[in-house]
Amino acid sequence: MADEFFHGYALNAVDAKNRLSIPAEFRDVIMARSGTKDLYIGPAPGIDCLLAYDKSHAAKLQARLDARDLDDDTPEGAMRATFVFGSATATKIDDAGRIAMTAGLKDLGDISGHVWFVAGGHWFQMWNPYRYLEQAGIDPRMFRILRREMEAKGLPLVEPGR
Amino acid sequence: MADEFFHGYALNAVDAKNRLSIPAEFRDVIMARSGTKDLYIGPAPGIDCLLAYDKSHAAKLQARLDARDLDDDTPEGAMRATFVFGSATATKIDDAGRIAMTAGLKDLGDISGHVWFVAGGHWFQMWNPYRYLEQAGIDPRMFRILRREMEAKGLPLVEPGR
DNA sequence: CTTCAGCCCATGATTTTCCATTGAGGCCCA
DNA sequence: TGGGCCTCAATGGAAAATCATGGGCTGAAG
Repeated sequence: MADEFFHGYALNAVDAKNRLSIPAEFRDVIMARSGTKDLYIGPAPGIDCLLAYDKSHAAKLQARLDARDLDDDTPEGAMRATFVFGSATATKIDDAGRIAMTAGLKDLGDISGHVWFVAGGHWFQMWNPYRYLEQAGIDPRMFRILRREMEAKGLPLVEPGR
Repeated sequence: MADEFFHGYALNAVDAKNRLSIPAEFRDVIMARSGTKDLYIGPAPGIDCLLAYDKSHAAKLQARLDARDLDDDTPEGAMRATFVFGSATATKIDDAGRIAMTAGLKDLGDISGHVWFVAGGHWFQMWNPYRYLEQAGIDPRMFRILRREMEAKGLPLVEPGR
């Protein structure tokens, strides 16, 4: 049976046409959780990476906003709604298991070349691998895993041109 | 991607005949939510932009006002009703996906040239991009994205003649 | 007349779709 | 236990579809 939570990690490449394969394991979870191939991607509040979630999680976010009802009417409520929905991009996973990385998404996640996927249960993160390696407070074992993946794909361990 | 929530953003141009393309993604959501091509556009309470919503959300706004009128028929309530409905314009998306930006709408939203669309779940905002850049409290990452979009369309980053 | 909204068609650029290739890993069987 | 299939995920490339936008034509309204 398909899993209800995102688990694990992966390192995939963005191609010349800005397409990116979502890890097969994650795709299965997305289908199991939401019944759709829709994937929403936005900034992760306070963290230097992208946050990705399926439709069921998106609905939960909207429900949370709706619970405060009339809040839409106030500038603060509207601001909160546009932060959640305006900065997130709706994407659809195609038949080959890929999404289109728009210029805005690449910019938002400081992404170019490769994406490091890290699961977080109800959602997962998408990192520029070099940003991830600079991050403090992550279990060193994860760094080691990522480094091994990078080597396997021929990625330099030190970011070029920085 | 027939989604029930508005997601994302876009920067489109108003042409010489005052026509404006509604982003295709938003058009799909409008159809999915309301089954019509009707779009209602009015002032956003307390924010320097236009608020746009489909028929299903318009009905919800009306219901909300109705509920208020029953127990609270204050001058402020009436003011609010005329503000929300009196100054809102009903538009219809044409076969090319465009609406007509009347002089009244352009005036209300301080719009000329280009429109910055920002989604908010049940509705979306339409901004003069320069007004958006002046706005406080917005995630700086959104500013960066807008600036990139403006550059991509050859818009000067500083408003001409101001 | 002349201005403007509503249509229809044109077009260049981008995006999506479809099909092909590659390569890693699992599995079976000798 | 090792070698040869088989499957499937990730990736590459070309073709087809879509999008935003421009322009012309035609009535209706002023």
